[in-house]
Amino acid sequence: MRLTKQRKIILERLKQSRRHPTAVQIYDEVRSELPNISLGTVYRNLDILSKEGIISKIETCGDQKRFDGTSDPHLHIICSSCGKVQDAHQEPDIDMDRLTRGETDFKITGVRLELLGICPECNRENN
Amino acid sequence: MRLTKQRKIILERLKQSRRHPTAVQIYDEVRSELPNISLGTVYRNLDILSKEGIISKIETCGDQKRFDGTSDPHLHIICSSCGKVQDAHQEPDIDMDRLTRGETDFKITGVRLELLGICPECNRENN
DNA sequence: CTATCTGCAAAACATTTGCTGAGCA
DNA sequence: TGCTCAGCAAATGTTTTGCAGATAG
Repeated sequence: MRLTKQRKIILERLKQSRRHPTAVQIYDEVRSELPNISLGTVYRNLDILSKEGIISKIETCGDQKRFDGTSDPHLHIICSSCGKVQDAHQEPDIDMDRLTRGETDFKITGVRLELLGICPECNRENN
Repeated sequence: MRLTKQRKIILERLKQSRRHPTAVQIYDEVRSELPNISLGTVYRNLDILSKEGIISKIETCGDQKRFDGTSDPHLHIICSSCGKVQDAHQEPDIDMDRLTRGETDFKITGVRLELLGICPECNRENN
């Protein structure tokens, strides 16, 4: 994998970000430094970087995928109203043994767990 | 809410199905009975029925949304390889109290939990 | 040098929407 | 009969892809 200018800047920006941005948000960010970068390049690089395990695609159920500058798994909280994603403070603690007991046909490889909620901003707006 | 022919058949088919179909799969199913139904109608009805709480949109992270003929929450297993969705045997058992401790800014409303795995068919193919 | 990568544009795909005419209640 | 709904097609939004030229190693 080559370290191109584009790839380097995408990675830098994503690592700096705490907001778990979408591809388009990253694209907008990066364009301030590389005005001619194309959205296709951003998508391609996010895909490669996550396949390499350097970043991760967040398994969120919204319409747009979101990305995380780290690849270590941790719990996310998602705002049901605006889609914002935030890291949670607690570690999940799941009894996988109990949960997978009885699932004899599937080969279980993991769980997907995330908290749902309303973020402070949306909470304020709706009141 | 009116009970049109289209809505009735979509609901019937979905209730009979155990495969948690996508909108297009439902569309294909229903067309055997109503050849002129449009995909837009299927989407509109699935949306209305799930807003009414009669069915549910499954919160899966694939590209296509999937639907469930029941609205009571239960655990799903998802095949990471082909996207198939199946009901799990066990009930999740999460210590929400512990998990939400420290999340003071978000108003937590729920969790999203699903098992990931490889289904028997994909398991066979990849070996 | 050359295999990988970029920018661009078009394609692909899921989903939504505007409109007009049809049909449930 | 009136209001909701269906069918159709076009629009939307996200992501992928083909291609020809650029560039990292």
